This record gives sequence, structure tokens and C-alpha cells, in this order.
Amino acid sequence: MEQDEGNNININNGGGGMFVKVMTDEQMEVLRKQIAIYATICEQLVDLHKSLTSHHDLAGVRLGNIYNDPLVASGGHKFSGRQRWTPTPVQLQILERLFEQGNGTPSKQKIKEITSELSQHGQISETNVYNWFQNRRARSKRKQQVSAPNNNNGESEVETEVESPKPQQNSVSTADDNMCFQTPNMCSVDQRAK
Amino acid sequence: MEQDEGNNININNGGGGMFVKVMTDEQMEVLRKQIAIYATICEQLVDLHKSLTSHHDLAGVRLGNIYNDPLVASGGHKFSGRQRWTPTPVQLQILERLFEQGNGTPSKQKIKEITSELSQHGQISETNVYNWFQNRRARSKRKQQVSAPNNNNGESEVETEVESPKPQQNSVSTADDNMCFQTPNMCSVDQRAK
DNA sequence: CTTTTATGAATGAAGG
DNA sequence: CCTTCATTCATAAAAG
Repeated sequence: MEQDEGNNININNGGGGMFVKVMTDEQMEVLRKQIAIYATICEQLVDLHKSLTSHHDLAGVRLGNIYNDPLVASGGHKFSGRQRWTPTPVQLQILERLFEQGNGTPSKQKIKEITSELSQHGQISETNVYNWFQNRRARSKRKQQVSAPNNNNGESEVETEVESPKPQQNSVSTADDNMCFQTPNMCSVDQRAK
Repeated sequence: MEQDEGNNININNGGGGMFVKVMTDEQMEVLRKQIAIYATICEQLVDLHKSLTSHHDLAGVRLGNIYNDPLVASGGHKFSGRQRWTPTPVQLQILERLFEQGNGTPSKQKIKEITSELSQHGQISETNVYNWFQNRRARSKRKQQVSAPNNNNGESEVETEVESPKPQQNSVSTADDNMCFQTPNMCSVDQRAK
């Protein structure tokens, strides 16, 4: 095993090799604090903007309305929007915070409050909030189930190296749950849908 | 237990053993999402600035892919094995066969069996199977809709999506949820700016 | 190498 | 709550 400068550890025991990302507790703490500061700045900026532009009624140009794509607009017809609600990043932060706060059971009254609170950051309805909590819980629950059943196959080499000439049959490492790296991409132009 | 036995990994190759703290895939995912969210907020703020200041020198500043796999890019290593599953030809064949067999409804139990069966032909998880059936069904259904000649007259046609009546005003944004890092109290911004 | 297509995965919403 | 559906996003694979 060797450790390079960039907190990557190469575990190489005989047959296969595997890279894992490592971090000390101290590094984690530093990171966490930095992110927290980042969050604070962002939120304050958003609020600042909101108060500064409150008289302009940003309702139409609301944050995150990136899907008001020029393509549709140039098309000359309808404001093809989308029907399904999508939480803004700020809303998500708040929701997640509430979720992990242990207020596991969103009561009817809570829903109202939360909705009211979140509406400061974008259009939202009580149903949206309700559904979000329902889905959030169900999803996290399912994830727990998935991450356990591995009794049979003792050990197999972990094919984490993408560059290996091996075809792309499977690229899953030790874990079985499937996570994918998806970045919120607000800039991408939707060119699919023929 | 998570996939890594509590993010401690015991590296024991031959000689001595050693424990290091590592981030689980899930933690990495969480971190990435969190950062992505803040990146999104910042970008929105930039856009807001643009519309507010209505300057002239714009449209060129595309922040584009700042968050295009920042984590993966780090260190230039391809450790981040999180790629999407791709069925092997054999697996695909079996899946197709099951799909045609009229077992239209893949129950939870069936999923397990199928997964177990397919795992002999390559890496796969229950989620993969589940998703596959979901997608398969949705896809074939849509195909039929398109090809289904319900065209009474050549009036309204095409346009996979329609401008359905807007049930409510929705702000639009794209982001994913999930984040576990608790924002500390230093983040005492009052969210209501009105 | 760039663009297009096919498809695995994520998720809001509805049904039971 | 839990399951299912529909829609969308991102990326591997294919085409140029």
C-alpha cells in the first residue's frame, strides 16, 4: 500500500488493486467548516438579493428558472414549462435540514409552516412538501436495505480502475448500491426529445 | 453496516495491518451533491446579477462545466468507479426473455430471484433489475403511443410533451437532494427577507 | 475527437 | 406508509 500526496491510497494486495479516497478526521472537520461558511455566504447573498429586488417582483425571473430556455422562447409559442415541481437548491437545503433534524414525522401543521417558509425561496405548495418528505423517507429506507446482502462471493478483485482495458461489463466496486454522479446541470440545453 | 464497515478500512497485506479513515461512496456522493448545490446557487446569483444590472457584456460568461466531475478530476485518478451499470449480452437476453414472458409485473420477490440468477453472468444488483424493468416498460409503452395510430385527423400531432394546463406556478431548477452535513449555527441567516 | 443516440438512474407525483 | 408511473437527466455506446 502506498499513499500519494492527494489522499489516495492504493491498496494493492497481490492480485487486484484498488483506490480509495481517504481523509483524516481533521480534514473532514476543515472541509465541513468550509462548506458551512460557503453555505452561509450563499444564503446571505440570496437573501440580500431578494430584499434588494423585492420591489421588482422577481416572481417571474425567479432564481433557478433556467428552463425558460431561449429555444422555446425563440420558437414563438407557448411558455412550455414543466408541470412538476423542482425544488430550488435553497429549498433543498432547508428540507434536508428539517429531515435530518429528526422531525421525522411532518405533521399537517408542520407542513404548512414549512411550505410557508419555503415559499420565500420559490414556488411551492403543501403537497410538494408532503410528497418530498414521503419520498425522502422511502428512498433512504430502501437504501439501507440494499447495502447488506453479500455473503456468497467471498472476494473478487475490485475493478475500480476505469482505464483498464477490460470492457465495461461492470464497474461496480465493493458496494452494491448504485449511486451515480449526477451534477445539477442548470446550463445544459435539453436537446433530446425528438 | 454500510458497505465499508463503518468507513474504517483495514489494510492488511502480508506484513502489518493499519487502519485509515476513508470516505464511503455514499459520503463522497453526499459531499459532491452538497458542493454542487452551492455551485448552483452561486451560478444563479450570477444570473441574477446579470438580469439586474442589465449590462452589456454578457452572454459570454458561461460557467459551463465548473462542476463537471470535479471530484473525479481531482488527482487525475480514476478511482471514482461510480459508473452506470451496463448489462452483459447474456444478462440482456435473459431480461428480455423474462419481459416477454408476460411476467409483466416484477414483484419484489421476483426481483431478488432474477438478480440472483443474473449475478452469475456478471455484476448486477436488484436496483439494476428493478430499473431495467421500469425503463423497459415505460419505453415500450411510449413506443406504442407514438406508433399507435390514433390520429383521427391530422391536427394536433407530434410534440411528445404538451402544454398541459399549469396546475400551479412552478419555479424551475435542477438539483439533486441529499446532504448530511449539518450546517452549523453560524449559519444564522434569517430566511425571510420581506 | 465531436455529435448523436440509447438507456440506466433519479425523482416528483399518484394510487392503494 | 408503500408501490407504481411518468418524465427528465446524464452518460455509455454508436455514429460521423
